[in-house]
Amino acid sequence: MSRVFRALSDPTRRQILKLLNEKDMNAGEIAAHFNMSRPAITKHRDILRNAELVSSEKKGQYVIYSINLTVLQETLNNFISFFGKE
Amino acid sequence: MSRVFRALSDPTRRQILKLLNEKDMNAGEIAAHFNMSRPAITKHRDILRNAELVSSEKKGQYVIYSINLTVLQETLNNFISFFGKE
DNA sequence: AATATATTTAACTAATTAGTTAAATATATT
DNA sequence: AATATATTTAACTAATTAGTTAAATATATT
Repeated sequence: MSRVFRALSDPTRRQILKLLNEKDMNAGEIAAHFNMSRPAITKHRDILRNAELVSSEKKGQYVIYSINLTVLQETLNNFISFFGKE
Repeated sequence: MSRVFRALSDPTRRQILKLLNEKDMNAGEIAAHFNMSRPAITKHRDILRNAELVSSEKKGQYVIYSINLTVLQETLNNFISFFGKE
């Protein structure tokens, strides 16, 4: 749970999730949306992958990333059920 | 939003919220639940207060802390509405 | 086989975090 | 007024983060 919230605490990472929520993308497509270097984006993606919020699949030269909405949903549900009907 | 998720990314801080969800507490009562030094707890509380997840009121010698469920709810709602009906 | 393209890894830096102990501040009690 | 109690602030340390550029790796194309 800490890792998920940690991953969500950065605007770049939330934006990556937003992009992947629209469609799967390869690393280059994701990076094209930001002003940061590719390695920086790689690291952000690693943090998201570590939190299991995204998954990746190698396709030839490319690596395609997808959002994992299930983990997001479960984490938020678990957290929220701490607090009454909140 | 970053500050809220950042605040939620630490188990000690989530535990503090859980405690405050049951009842308001002063600094000492909160600290008594942890193995950490009081100043460490003070800092965690500051991070929660900075994210506006808790508020404080001085009462004589004591400082009483309360959870701010509204901010929590609004942040999660805003975030979730990024993603379809998720 | 050589070269080009896509991506990640390595090495580094500056800033932030999460904890510690000791000192300071504010109120309450004697 | 002196002392005790509650809490925070200060100064410090070790670990982590968020970025950089340069090098390495893997696949595709000529």
